[in-house]
Amino acid sequence: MGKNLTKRSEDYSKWYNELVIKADLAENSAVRGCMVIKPYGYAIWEKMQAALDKKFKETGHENAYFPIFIPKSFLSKEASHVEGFAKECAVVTHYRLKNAEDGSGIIVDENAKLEEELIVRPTSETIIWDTFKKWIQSYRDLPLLINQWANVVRWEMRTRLFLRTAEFLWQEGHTAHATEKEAIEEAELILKVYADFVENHMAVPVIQGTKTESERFAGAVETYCIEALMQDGKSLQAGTSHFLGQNFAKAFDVKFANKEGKQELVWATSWGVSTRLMGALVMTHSDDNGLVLPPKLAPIQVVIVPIYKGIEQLDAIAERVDPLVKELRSKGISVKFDKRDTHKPGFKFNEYELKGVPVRIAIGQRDLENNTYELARRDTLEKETVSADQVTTRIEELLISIQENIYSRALDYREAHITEVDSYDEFKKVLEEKGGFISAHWDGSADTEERVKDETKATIRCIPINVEVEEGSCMVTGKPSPQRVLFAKAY
RNA sequence: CGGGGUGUAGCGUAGCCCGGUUAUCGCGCCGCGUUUGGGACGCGGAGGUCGCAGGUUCGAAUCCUGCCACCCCGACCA
Repeated sequence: MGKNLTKRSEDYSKWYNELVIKADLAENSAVRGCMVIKPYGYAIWEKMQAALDKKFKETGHENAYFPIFIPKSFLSKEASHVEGFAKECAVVTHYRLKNAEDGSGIIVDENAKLEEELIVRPTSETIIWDTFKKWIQSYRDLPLLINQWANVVRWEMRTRLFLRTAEFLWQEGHTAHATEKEAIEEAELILKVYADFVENHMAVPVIQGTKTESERFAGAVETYCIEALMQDGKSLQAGTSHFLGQNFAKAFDVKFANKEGKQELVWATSWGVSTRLMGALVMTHSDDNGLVLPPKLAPIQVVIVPIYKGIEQLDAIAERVDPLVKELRSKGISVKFDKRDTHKPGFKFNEYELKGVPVRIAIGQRDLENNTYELARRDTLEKETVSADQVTTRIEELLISIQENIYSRALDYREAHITEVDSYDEFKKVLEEKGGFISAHWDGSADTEERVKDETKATIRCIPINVEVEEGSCMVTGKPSPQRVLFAKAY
């Protein structure tokens, strides 16, 4: 492992190697930037899914599944939506292959050309709204609160593991409401759900806010977002929740009969988080020894490494450890007892540190004699020796403590990297020398935003909500500004 | 698509400028033995279209031409 990984974003991939690898599809130059998620990485995603899914259901949402293929014509129904996505879609033109007559291999069967081309979904708004039209007739059918777990494909010009892969896994929620107020409340509710999940499960602090018009989702009236600060001072959009107004209802002609029997257009939201969150997890907590996983999402929460000479000693250790494993598991703690005799303890210590396992138990002759265990916590790398009768309690404490500690560590880092500036010169200086979020006044115009982006590469990450607002004047133009906004360089 | 860079074993690389036995080294892998409280050691072994094609030459990983792929920077990006 190289040193100072935390300061060098280009080396993040070394952490990722425990979780994913880049898909080797080089034969086809077009299919780049796909990733293979390894079992250990996928286990984290499954835990994230489970926690989010529970929250969605608790807030009245239901899961459904819609097709991966979308007729091209669907996509052109919402003008601004297609404007935002059309350029990055994979298109299916044929449905069959055949053997080439000259024996050169498999080729596309020209006779199998599709009447209408299909788009591999970059997001599912269009096909879902086409369906919603059939499901919604009366105010009694509302609200319609649907979520889908799926994969989507976006043919990005440049990809990056986790943060911008060509294919990624996500959940996308799509809801329809009778009133504008209710739809806005839904979008805001989901933002809270996301913030709660990211902060309490992932231990990643986020800033909640709204996007400026230029950063808004294609087709949205308002985009709410959570932004997280990575260790290299760049901001990552961790999740978005959109209030779509009646744009999709209009485009897909989705109306309902209200209590007076009159036809009205429905109000909509959509929202999603993706495997990009795993990137946020890695880039927020990891250190030079490898991953640091929050206990709530770690596939292995406790690993037991035996230190022994000969099979007799291993047997004696196993006899001690087996009841402990059972006890921990009965408390819902995931434990791995690594009995492999092909690797030495030192190798295993490093291996599990690389994997970010929160708590490590080491047990050898010394501990057998003293009736103790050696515990090591991944976040601080501190070791302690505890007696056997206290070990379970201590492990439970450690898991809670690690979860809290890595959150507060990340929060401290972020708070130390939010800088208020009042002049454009100061802004450029802080951006260059310190990075992180810069809180500054902005006149609200897209021109000013664009100018700052062109000159500094920093964008407005969000207009924070739930904060005290302070009036001032734009750092660039001096025009009045209703509140400070957060700028940063972003992924 | 513009600018820069790189392709040598599963991974990471030396060699290329200045052509010359059997292509270097480390990790990993296989076998045997000794080891095991922080990435073990010894001995033995397997593994290569030097990105692809063509050319120059007695001789090419090395020089020339063309092509391909990948990486970085831009353009693009809920």
